[in-house]
Amino acid sequence: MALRKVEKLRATKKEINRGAWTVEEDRKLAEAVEIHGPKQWKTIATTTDLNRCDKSCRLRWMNYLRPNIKRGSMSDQEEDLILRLHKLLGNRWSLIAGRLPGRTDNEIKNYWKSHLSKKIEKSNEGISRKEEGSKSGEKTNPSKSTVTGSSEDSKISFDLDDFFDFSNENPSTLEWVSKFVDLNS
DNA sequence: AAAGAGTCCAACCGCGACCAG
DNA sequence: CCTGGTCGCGGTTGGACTCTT
Repeated sequence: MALRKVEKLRATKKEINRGAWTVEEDRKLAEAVEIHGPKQWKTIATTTDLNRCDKSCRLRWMNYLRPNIKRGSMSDQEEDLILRLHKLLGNRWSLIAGRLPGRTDNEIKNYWKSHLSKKIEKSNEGISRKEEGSKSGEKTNPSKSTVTGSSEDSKISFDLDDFFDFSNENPSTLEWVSKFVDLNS
C-alpha cells in the first residue's frame, strides 16, 4: 500500500524530496544514523543523498525506523494509560509516549484523535445527561478536587481521586507512577 | 457497482526551547 | 546579553483505505 503512495508522490519531487519514504531511503537513513547518531539531523540531511530536510529525517527515524518501535493496535492497558496520562499531562504527546515503550508521540496523538477523544466525548455526554437527569442544582463534593486542562481538555473534567486510584493496577504499571510523582514533587 | 462519508496514518509546518559562539 | 543554528514538539494536512447508502 505504501508503495503506491510512494510512486505517486515521487513523481512530483524536485530538489527536496517530499512525501512518503521509500525502502531505499529508509536504508540510507538508517545507515546515516548509525554513523552520525540519532541527533545530528542537519549533518545526516546534508551528508547523505537523501534530499530530505533534517526534520523529515528525524521524523522518519523517530516514528518508523527507530529500534523497538511497537506496531499494531493498542492494548487495553496502553489505552487506559494514555487516557490517564492525557488527563494528567494534556496534549504533551512526547511525554505520554515516553511512558509507553515502543510507541511514538505521533502514533499516540493519532490514536487519541481517532479513538479516545471520541470515547471521552461520548462518556461526557453520558455523564452530563445523567447529571441533568438527576437535577443540576446539587453542588459537587467540595472535598473532591477536579482538574480541567487546556484546549480540548477543557471539555474534560475529571476526578483526581479516581485518577490516582491505582488499587486495581498491577505493580509494574505502578512503577512509573511513583517515579512520575517523585519527579513532579 | 458507484459515490460519498468517515477513518486512519504518515508526513509537513510553524513555533519555541536550547545552546554555542 | 544577543544571535543564528539546530532540534523537538504539537497541530494540521493529504491521501489511501474502508464503510455506508
